[in-house]
Formats: sequence, C-alpha cells, structure tokens
Amino acid sequence: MGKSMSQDSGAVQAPMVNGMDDSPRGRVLSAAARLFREKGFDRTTVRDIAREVGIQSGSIFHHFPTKEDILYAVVVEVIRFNTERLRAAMAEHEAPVEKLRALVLGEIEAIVGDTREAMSVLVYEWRCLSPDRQSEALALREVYEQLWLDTLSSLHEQGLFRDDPFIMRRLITGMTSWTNTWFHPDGNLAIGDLADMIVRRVVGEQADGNG
Amino acid sequence: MGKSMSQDSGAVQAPMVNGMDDSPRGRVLSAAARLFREKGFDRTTVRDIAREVGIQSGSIFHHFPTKEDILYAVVVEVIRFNTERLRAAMAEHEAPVEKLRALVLGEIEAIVGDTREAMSVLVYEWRCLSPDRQSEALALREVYEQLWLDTLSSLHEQGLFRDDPFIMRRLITGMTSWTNTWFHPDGNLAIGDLADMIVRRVVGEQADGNG
DNA sequence: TTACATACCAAGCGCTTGCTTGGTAGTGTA
DNA sequence: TACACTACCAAGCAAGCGCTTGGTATGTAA
Repeated sequence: MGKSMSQDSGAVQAPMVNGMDDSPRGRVLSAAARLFREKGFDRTTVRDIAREVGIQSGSIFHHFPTKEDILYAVVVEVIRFNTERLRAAMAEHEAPVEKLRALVLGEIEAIVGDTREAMSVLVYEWRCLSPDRQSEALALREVYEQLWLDTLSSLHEQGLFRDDPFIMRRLITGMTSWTNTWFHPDGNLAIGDLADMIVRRVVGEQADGNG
Repeated sequence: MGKSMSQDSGAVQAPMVNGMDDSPRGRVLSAAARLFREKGFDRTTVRDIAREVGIQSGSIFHHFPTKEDILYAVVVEVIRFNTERLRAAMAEHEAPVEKLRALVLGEIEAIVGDTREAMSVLVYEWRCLSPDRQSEALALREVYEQLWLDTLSSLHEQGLFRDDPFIMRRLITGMTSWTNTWFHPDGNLAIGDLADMIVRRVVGEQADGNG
C-alpha cells in the first residue's frame, strides 16, 4: 500500500488540481486558488481557506508566513506548471502554424481547464502582489512569453501575417484570457474549434483544413 | 455668471473625468473610479476616497448609502456615457466596415482614454457587485452590446467574415479590454493603427486603404 | 529514552474597516 | 423670521481582519 491516503473517497485519479500536489501545502494552495478566483484575494479570508482545507485559521501560518505568500505561491506554481506544459505541447509539432495552434490550444486549456482557478487568479489578482513579487513573477512569466514570441516571429518572417508580432501576442493574450468569462468546455463550441478560430485571427484563412 | 463654480483653478475645459460631472457626488465618483482602478475596490477604503475629495470619511455616506453603491454608480455612469458616445460615433458612418472601425476605435478610446479608470473598474471590480447589481448593470450593458452585434451581423451577412458573430464579439472584447494592461496613447503605436489592426482580425486585409 | 521536526489546535490581540450618530454652517425661499 | 435643504464635521462603535502565541499529538531516528 505504501503511503496510503487516509479518509479519501478512494479516487486514485487526479492527485493534483491547479497543478498543486496533495501535500498539506498543496491542499492550501489549491483551496486558495479556488477561493481567490471565486471571491478575489481581498475578500477571501485565511479563515475561509482554513475552513476549506479543514484546519484552524492559525494553522495556515505554519505553512506560509503571510497571506500574500499564498497568492505568490499560487502564481508561481501555475506559471511553472503551464510553461512546462506549453513547451511540451509545442515540441510535438514542426510547422510554425501548428506550433501556434498548440500554443493557443494549450493556453485556452490552461485558462478554462484544470488550472482555470489559478490562471484566473494570475490575471485578476495580480495587483494584490507587492511590486517586488510582481517583478519576480514577471521574470518567470518571460520564459512563457518567449515561447510565443519565437513562434510568432517565425510566422511573421515566413510572411504568414503582416502585423507586429509583439502587438499580435498582446491581441492573442486578450482573446485567450477573456475566454475565462464566457467559454465553457462542455458547451456547444468545441475547444479545438475555438483555438482554430483564434489561429485564423492571426494567419487568416490559409491555416484551414491542414492536418 | 450664472451658476459659477467657486474655488476652481479657473479651467473651463474638462468639467468631467470618467464621464462624471463636477458636483460633490461626481467628485466622489471620479475619485472612487481612480482609486478603484489603482488599488482595487476592496483595498480602497472610504477614508481613501474621502481624503482624495477633501472631506471626512463619514461625509461619503451623505452621498451614497454604502460603499458598494459608489462602485455601482461608477459602473452605471460609465456604461451610460460610453453607450451614448459609441452610438454617436457609429452614426457618422454608413458602411458596416467603417461602423466596425468606429466601434473598435471608440471602445479602445474608452478603455485607454478619458474613461479608462472607470472602464478598468468595469472589468476588474465587476465581481465586487452583488448578484442583483450585476444583473442590473448587465441589462444596461446589453444596449451597448447590441450596437456591436448588429454591426457584426451585417458584416457576417455580407460575407466579410465567416465565423460566428457572437464569438467574434467575444474575441474583440478580449483584444480591446486587454489593451488597458499595455497600450499607452502617447507611445509609438497610434491608437488608429491599433484599431485598424483589430479590424483586420475580423475582416482580414480587405479593409485596408479605404478612406 | 531522548531529541527534534511536522502538523496542527484554541484562544485571542491589536488594528482597520464600513458605517452611524448627533450636530453645525451656509444657502434658498416664503 | 422661520423653516427646510444640502453639505459637511468630529467622534466613535461593532465587526472582521491578518497574524501571534503557547501548547499538544504524532512520527522518525540516534
């Protein structure tokens, strides 16, 4: 049996939510991500988080020095997790257009899929971090952004779109991040079709029907 | 002289910021919009707002019953103001593509121009409103959205783009609202060029060079 | 057995918060 | 002169907040 989990519902699947593991620390992070998304950082009290995890509010501070450190940890974990996932998804393709589609699909999946709470926190609770913490997280995020810029620059050099790749990335960020307000994975629109539609905003109709 | 404003710096220009007038109530709203954008609704205290206006914190409640009512008023005012402005901008054009450009330009101007504080609040502090207030504001917002949907539907019927007009509107909303995080009106990129670039995401390159 | 670390509880401190209260000064108007 | 209305002040209350404190139970290893 090894290290069995006591009083669990028996499900072996899904040891992580939002990219967090099942340690006490991970459980706090996952609950925090959920609550931060639902109510915002400021309206979420440490008592709320503690209640969700099933411990006393004071015990939170055994794992994190301050409430802001919880937010920072959520942000760092989700950036790390999704950078790695996006890198892997991209590596499966050769053609820049297909790489772009992998990036778009991966980013949407991060935003509306299993890391949606934490991704939402990344966008909406960003300013709750101190300036120092913002810079540190931004530095981490740069690796992620470089994946995008490399791919977009390739496409641009190949003449697949005309406009500035930097601005284009910002327009894409807008389109994808806004999906968290309206897109539901089990609705009428398939996530792949949405990704295709966004890819078309970049390279036009020439990307259709390939593969 | 009529109704002169006492103790003003003498400037006749710009009687409104964020679409709010210069009444005591309007001054509270304008200060609140600025602070809500800068620090978020929850981190802005009524004492902060009062200090900005130059009155005591308790006096705020002579003008608004609760702090949430201030947020709601900011939201309502900015929706009303920009709906009217957008309608006027649209009415100056006949061709759907030009109407679309007027909408895009108007929305960006609202987001990064004189109503930027209030527009930012609209996006980021939305969830701080009670569900009831959210519905009421949403109903107001629907008039605004209808301007977009009518224009996009026309373009769609004329075959100027293929994809679903409803989804297209959501992608545009993402692109425009995200500009508040990166676009600066006096930077290298002209606001008109940005608008054109976004229009191109919708109707492709066929919109270029007209007018 | 001793020693130390992890994970937690129960209680509560000090501060900030939204909001209330009771009152005052200035203005309009009949 | 009397009344009403708007705009505000000064003081402070009750509740909720992040975080601290001092302690206990359990596991591990010398």
